[in-house]
Amino acid sequence: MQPLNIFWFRRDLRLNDNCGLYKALKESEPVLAVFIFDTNILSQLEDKNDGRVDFIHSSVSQLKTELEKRGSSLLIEVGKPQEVYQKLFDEYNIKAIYTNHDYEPYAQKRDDEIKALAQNKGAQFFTFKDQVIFEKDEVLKPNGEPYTVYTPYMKMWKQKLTEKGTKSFDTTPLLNNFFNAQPFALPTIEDIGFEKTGVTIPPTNASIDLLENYKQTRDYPATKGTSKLSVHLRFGTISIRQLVKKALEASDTFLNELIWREFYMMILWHFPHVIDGAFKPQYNHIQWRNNEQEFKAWCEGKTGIPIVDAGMRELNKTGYMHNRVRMIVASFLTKNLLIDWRWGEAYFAKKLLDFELASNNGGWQWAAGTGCDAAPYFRVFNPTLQTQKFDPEGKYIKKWVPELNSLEYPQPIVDLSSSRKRALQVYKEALSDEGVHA
DNA sequence: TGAAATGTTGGGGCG
DNA sequence: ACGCCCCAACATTTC
Repeated sequence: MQPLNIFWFRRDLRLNDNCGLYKALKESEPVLAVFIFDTNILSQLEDKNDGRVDFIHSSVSQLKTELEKRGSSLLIEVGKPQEVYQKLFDEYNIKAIYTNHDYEPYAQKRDDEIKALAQNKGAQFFTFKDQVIFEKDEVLKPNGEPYTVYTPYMKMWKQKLTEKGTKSFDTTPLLNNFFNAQPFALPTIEDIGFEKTGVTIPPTNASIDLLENYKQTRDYPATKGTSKLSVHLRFGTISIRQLVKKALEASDTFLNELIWREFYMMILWHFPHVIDGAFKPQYNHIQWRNNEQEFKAWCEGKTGIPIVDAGMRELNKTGYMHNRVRMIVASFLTKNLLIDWRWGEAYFAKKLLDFELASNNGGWQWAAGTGCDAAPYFRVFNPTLQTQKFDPEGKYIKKWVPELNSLEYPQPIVDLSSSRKRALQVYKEALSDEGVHA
């Protein structure tokens, strides 16, 4: 049987500028490209109408077409990676598996298992840095400890990038050393237990052009000011190196957003307790009210606070929410409603197309004031003032809450002023008595 | 990447 | 002309 190497696509659904793929193609063995719909992950998704699965499915289908133009194909499997590889080792003469680093706890465990399996079969398992510029241990304080404050991290990150230069970001031509194969079957989205959602994905080129004015326009949810590139970054349909090159030319503010992403990935790695608790443990004593009905109203965009409802409806309808509005709805949930930030985090995890564990967790802890380098707890957003500042003509609100001026629109579920005072009180108590009443 | 409460200043109305 | 008061505008402090 002809020896070959596998390249395993996961969060890097592109041929161009894909580090692990390029490494694999340089070897003498031909490369068989593989994608697995991982049922360990898919079975966790309650809603079978999930835009992310749809997005992955169409990206994978596109990859397959591109590979078929090159006389190869993409082998698409559905199942648990462990079992899939067990089968592939029986079917093919696999010398090595190439893939890109994946950092989240589940991914680490999965890759450890596959590596062990490969070694068991006398094959090798190689992984490469691809989805970030600097990994968890590449930007550290001079004493070798991880940063816990963004600004000094960001400065060091930029310094490291200057030292490194961006020459290494230039892409080389894709070698055509793919395994010669007839087209493999493409499972339909129904085959993997999901539905078509009609998800719309913003084109990357138009988004990149917006970066010129990013700083001026990004805070105004009614204008096309944000990049909407997050979903492409999430699934690797765009390369971080290309994006950083663009950011260096076009917008330092946007570059800072990319650095926030790596900051939170670094935090998650070094401080895994943030996954289910506050970064600062004293904030684990907050007496959340956790009113189920108020939570439901928040989820559905029926709080009676127009900017909050607009944001939640945008999320529910499109799988996306403008970043300024994410901060507003998060402040409202955690402070005005005193609902546990983890509830909001979990809801975003279900709904956001661009959901990324580290950034979502970091963002929620920032808003709740529980995180590293978070907003201080007494910083409570006033939705009315935020609307005056960032949606003064009410365009964004009208788009998502058309019944605003009719009788159908509900009264606010809380009074903004008194709920703000209540939040200050509850947070203060949690921090002063360390939760002795808990 | 906040907002409210409190403090300070200075112009103008007015006796 | 002068002092007093009011209050808007701005600054600082507090949460």
